[in-house]
Amino acid sequence: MRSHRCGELRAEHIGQDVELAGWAWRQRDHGGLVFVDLRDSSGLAQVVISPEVAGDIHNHAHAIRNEYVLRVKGRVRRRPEGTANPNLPTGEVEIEVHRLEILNECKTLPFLIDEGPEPSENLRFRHRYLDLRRPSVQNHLVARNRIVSHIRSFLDHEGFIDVETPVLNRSTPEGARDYLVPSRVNPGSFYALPQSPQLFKQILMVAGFDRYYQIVKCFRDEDLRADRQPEFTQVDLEMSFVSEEDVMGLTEAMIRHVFRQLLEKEIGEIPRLPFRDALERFGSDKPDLRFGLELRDMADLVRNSSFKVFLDTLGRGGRVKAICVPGISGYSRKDMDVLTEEAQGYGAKGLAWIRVKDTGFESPIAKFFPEETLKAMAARMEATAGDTMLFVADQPAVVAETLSRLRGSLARRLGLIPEGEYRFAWVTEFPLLEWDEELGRHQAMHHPFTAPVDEDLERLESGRREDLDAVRARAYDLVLNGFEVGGGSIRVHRADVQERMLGVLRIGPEEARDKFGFLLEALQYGAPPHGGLALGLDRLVMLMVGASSIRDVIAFPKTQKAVCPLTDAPSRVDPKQLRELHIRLDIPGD
RNA sequence: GGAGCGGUAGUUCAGUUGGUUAGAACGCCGGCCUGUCACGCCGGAGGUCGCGGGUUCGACCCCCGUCCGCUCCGCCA
Repeated sequence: MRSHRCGELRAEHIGQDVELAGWAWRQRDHGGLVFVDLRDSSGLAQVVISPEVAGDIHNHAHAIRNEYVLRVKGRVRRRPEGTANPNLPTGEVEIEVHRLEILNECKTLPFLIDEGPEPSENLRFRHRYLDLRRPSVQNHLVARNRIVSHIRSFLDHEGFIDVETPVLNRSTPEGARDYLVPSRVNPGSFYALPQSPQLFKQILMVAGFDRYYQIVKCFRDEDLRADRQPEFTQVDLEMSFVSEEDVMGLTEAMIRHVFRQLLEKEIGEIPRLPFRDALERFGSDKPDLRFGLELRDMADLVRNSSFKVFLDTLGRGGRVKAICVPGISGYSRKDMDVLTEEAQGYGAKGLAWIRVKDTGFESPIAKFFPEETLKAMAARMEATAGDTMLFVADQPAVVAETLSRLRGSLARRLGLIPEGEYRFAWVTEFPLLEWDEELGRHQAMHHPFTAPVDEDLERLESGRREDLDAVRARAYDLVLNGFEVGGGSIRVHRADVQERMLGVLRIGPEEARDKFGFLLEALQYGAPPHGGLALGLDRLVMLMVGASSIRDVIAFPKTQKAVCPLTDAPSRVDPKQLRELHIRLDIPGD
């Protein structure tokens, strides 16, 4: 149908007869001359239809509308002196049309396929086939493909084997809510879609595959966010006879490879940040390291004051921490009130502040502190004239949450975040377990198959709550610009430790045997030490292309209500289908 | 489940203390135009102001409810 692609035509093609096909991106109809920018996936080419060359074609040319599908035959020629378009790769040439064929017409568009202001996401996704015609959107998927292909070639080269695992699985306890699929041939029984291929990849290690990977869809029936939707893609990998260092080292090499290939960026050594430090310094286990504004503990200095709010908080086991924000000492009292409201929105009871000026300190609470304490505070925060120190006093979790979010929102507002920068970190030494107030027991922070640090094994045995709280996991998260883009661990490879772990989670021997007896059994047949990691591909791609939502890098995304606007999934089904599955609906108010 | 913001022409948005006929830009339709490239010029059509109820002489505007979208909390081993 075509001899060339629109975007590839250059001066070297001048004089050649070519055939092109594509969409009418824009028409400039002068009554006499008609210009059409013809677009295909490679780019744009200007075709010119003039009455002298072909009178009858010229009449048809007036009928061309936006997004008509055209095929043209003609000769490439240099554009006349002074009419070249330096903004187009094909701008030196144009095609003098000898034959024009309208392959298909196009209804009036629901929105402009342009790079101007975007229509609502809902409309874009309902007509995703039009939205995806925009080069900028298409480029996201092109980039995604490149990233995947670099990851594959890297892992293939490293000796990893891609093995497919089942999509119809057993439902397992713990973790996110499962998507369930009823089994017709087993009435009353359900499959669960995988939250990740976790158990299968461990089984593959027992089977001796040594190095496994898969780029695979995972499903979690939880509420959506800008960086979360119910089906998402993981780069899942697992290795045998490895330590944390091996998995992190390999992942780093892979990340380095992908960034070099796609963005021509060098990712240096990725720093390690123990969980505890991350929480202390940034108030978050996925800190954005592109800017400072670190949290500092002020408890010892605050004790030397008469400020009751702080003292009481410390007395109740709370904490007093602060961040130092540069250049906002000019904020008015009203501005500070707005900031305080923001902090309260994050859970804090209030926000205390001290302005640092050439002339001294300004603050409603300054009077409670001796001058040398104020100076010591400023020194600890490395605050200089023009800065403002923001204090939060509360229970530890509230202090961390509030200051972490304040830190992020102020950095964004003040333009402290450098564009185009990628700051990775490994967050390590996570707690193995987390106390769940509601359930009255511990939960696995990562998942129940994560190995404890060897030295902490005794504490796991003890079973006392404080001991269990202190057990560290051999787990690691990969964090990029404030997003968790990956996580993994060294797994339990001994059946006795695994059983102990399940015991701590109050999963009795019977339930354990029922829910994942197959894994416990497999671990008894010479399971090698092993570990691995999963990368969130959608998030990684989102960050690499500079998108602000994973929906921008997913071809057919779902809305916040987990609906696909294109197909209107999910939908009601025919009662016959339900009868076959022995399912009766019981919907309140239906 | 909760909080915030939004829903007005095909699209992106504006809309006066509640007051006659709800506007702009782009798009669309018609006409003119032989060097444009966001072509230009002239003319035109196009509105259930998300939906339902209430207050009022009168509602895009105020109140209540509801639906949808986005962001966040909860949730996300």
